[in-house]
Amino acid sequence: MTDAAKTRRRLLIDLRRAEILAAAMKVFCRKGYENSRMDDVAAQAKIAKGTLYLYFKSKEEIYTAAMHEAIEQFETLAEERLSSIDSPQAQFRTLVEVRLGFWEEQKGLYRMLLTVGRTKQYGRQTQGFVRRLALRFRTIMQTAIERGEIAEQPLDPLAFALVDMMRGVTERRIEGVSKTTLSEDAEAISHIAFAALGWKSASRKATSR
Amino acid sequence: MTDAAKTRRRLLIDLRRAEILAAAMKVFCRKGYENSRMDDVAAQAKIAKGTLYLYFKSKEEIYTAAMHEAIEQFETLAEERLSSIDSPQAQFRTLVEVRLGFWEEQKGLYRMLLTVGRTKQYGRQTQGFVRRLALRFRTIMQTAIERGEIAEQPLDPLAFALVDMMRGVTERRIEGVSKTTLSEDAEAISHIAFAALGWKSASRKATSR
Amino acid sequence: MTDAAKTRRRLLIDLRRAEILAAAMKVFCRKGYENSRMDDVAAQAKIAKGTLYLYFKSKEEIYTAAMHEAIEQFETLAEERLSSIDSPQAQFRTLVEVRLGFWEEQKGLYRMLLTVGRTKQYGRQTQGFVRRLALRFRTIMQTAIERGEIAEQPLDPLAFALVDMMRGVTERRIEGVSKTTLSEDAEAISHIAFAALGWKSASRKATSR
Amino acid sequence: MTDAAKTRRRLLIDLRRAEILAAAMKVFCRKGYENSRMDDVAAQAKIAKGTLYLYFKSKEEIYTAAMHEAIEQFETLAEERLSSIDSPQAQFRTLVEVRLGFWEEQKGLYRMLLTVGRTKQYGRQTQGFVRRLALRFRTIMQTAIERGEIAEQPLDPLAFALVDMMRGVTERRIEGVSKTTLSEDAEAISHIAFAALGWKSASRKATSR
DNA sequence: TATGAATGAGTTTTCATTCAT
DNA sequence: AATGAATGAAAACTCATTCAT
Repeated sequence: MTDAAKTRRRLLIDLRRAEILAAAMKVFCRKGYENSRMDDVAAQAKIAKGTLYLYFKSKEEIYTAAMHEAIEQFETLAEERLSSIDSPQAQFRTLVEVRLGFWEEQKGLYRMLLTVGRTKQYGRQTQGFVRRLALRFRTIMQTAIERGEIAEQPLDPLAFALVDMMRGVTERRIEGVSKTTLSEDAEAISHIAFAALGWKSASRKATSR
Repeated sequence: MTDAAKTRRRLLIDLRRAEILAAAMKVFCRKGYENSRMDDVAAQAKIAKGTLYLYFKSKEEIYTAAMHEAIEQFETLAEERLSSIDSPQAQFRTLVEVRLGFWEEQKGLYRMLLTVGRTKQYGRQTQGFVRRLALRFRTIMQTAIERGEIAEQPLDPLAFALVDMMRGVTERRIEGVSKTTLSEDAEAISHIAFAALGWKSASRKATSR
Repeated sequence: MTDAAKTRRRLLIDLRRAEILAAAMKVFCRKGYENSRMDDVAAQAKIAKGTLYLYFKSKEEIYTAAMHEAIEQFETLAEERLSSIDSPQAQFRTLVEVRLGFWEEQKGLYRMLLTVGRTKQYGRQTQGFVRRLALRFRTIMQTAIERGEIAEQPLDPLAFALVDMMRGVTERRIEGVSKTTLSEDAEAISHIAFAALGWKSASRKATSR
Repeated sequence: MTDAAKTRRRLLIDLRRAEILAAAMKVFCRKGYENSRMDDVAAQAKIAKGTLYLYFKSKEEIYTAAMHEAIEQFETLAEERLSSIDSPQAQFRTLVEVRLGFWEEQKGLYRMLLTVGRTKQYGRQTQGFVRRLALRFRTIMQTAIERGEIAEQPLDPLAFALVDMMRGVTERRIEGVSKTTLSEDAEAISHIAFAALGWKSASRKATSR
């Protein structure tokens, strides 16, 4: 086989995998992981059940890959959005919003994550995601310290607390319990964080003048 | 049957139920609800599988009962601890500590809750628990407002944020990720909340002098 | 133990057995054999489940004994009724009526018999019952032949046919399908038999004049 | 998929269903419905247990399908045989023979029918079968009345009695109790019916000369 | 003798995975 | 490569029977 052919094949395989993943996510989101059947996934992907196994070793692998994909999407999106922003505080606010907004759109996926995400086997993946997000917040806050916008202080507890608060908000939004807008939620979380950091809010400054 | 005999029987039944519940919780915690077999539970309780069904109608009922039991225990404990405290701030801190401490001791149970707690069917139970805890915090903060310790302000977002933060901390402690002491974690959470509320911490005042 | 004591005990045991049998029959009739639980039987008999096993070896034995009892009751009743009748034709008619009437009152029992009665294990009992009843009819017809009321002819086919017809009628009555009176049914069956035998019906003779 | 392929698949499915049905009937007949295990059926059909469920939703559905199949077969066969006969009396005799002969070949199936056929759920199916057969006899007799071969008279009791007699004969043949030939049994039943109807038997007329 | 709590073999059904075509 | 029919391990729950008290 020529190199070109190899490449072509590789692309086709990736394409198929992506299609399957998309289908699987739809199904998992609608029914939850445990209640999704491989038949459902195959039907959604419009291929035969057996074909699934040509592209993924197992149901679990599909789940893992789907999560991986989603997380990567999120992280790419976040970096994109942050890259054009200079002010740490704006970055902070943006990251909160991106985080809330992303799962808002992927409600189903998030619900799935809740269902399965905490079994030992899947834990690492989720944990890693949480950790990276917390670190991202820490980096932003660190910058603020370096720029003298806020005082030197322990950042980790708050970084994790942020992730926790966002998760809570997301869940309540998904459950349909929340009556607030997404933006209000983002504001509330940021407000708490800024207060804890002693970070004078630019917007507040703006309005106070 | 005499009344005494009836009472005795009732006690024996309760005892058995408690034993089974304890065994079930051990197993559920070790393996997660979905991955626990009724055989496992029976083996752990050192009784025959069929006996389980003399005391509980189904696997699900065991889970529900276990959760109910744990939540009730927690809420009783919390009220007990709070009842002897007058200062809202101290109550606040205590509630945080009780909450963190309780699940620290019930790690396994909590892990189980994480595994199943978010399926539709079980959602209400957990949701109710979260809501009640948030309300309890709000009540405390409300008192502080009434006493003029803090300014009038929206309390709900923070109340829920608190529950979220505590959940996050608990999970990280359970995962073994956390390197901080429970008291430090409680302090950190309280600190964030107090800052957000503009509530001058009594202990800080003390140290600042 | 004295002989008197032994006798007394024996009587007590028989009494208990009868009580249990009565209870079992009630339950079996209501729910069918397969769907009756030993718990139900015990509850109906107002004794503990374990006690059942002091008087009967198994559920099956209870069933067998119950059937035996019912059959014996029927056969005793039939002989009683026939004994005071001289005319073969009247005996014939009476036997048909007793047969239809008996199961009419024991509908439930009969329904039970239908449910289980034809499994290999229980077959003999039922078969014996059917056979004895057929023979009884044959005996009556034989007498009629001897008395010259009807011609010599093969009797067995009709004897069995009679039992079959009565069974069918009984079943239709039990199913609630039948709209005729029991007496009409008895008459219809007898009519068929008499016609087949060339037996001039006394009642018909009476009416024809 | 092409139409041809669809047809082929449909045929294969029907074939499989028929195979399974045949296997199930063998097993059910040997052991009775309640005492047959799905494992047994699968083993008999030489397929895996799970495969059964690709073709039938449940054990019950297999039973129902088997009965339906058998009844339909019988009714088709009966109509075929009757269609070429003109004389009501010959039709009558033929129907008796077909009925006896059919279950003679399907002994096992019949035994199964006896075992389960009278439970509430299955009752209708069997009842319908009995009723239709009785009606068929009535139709034949009605024709004879119209042709003036027999007098006007109530036909229903005899129609049902016929079905009952045939059932009894069938059962005795199945039990191995009967020592007569099938033809003799058919003759005996017909004789009883003809006598009851006052229907001069053509064959008798022939022999009487 | 009477009890009723305990037992555990037995049953249907599901569904991820395999494999012949 | 694609298919989808076949597989069979696994799991919750039942209930006749036993047995310690």
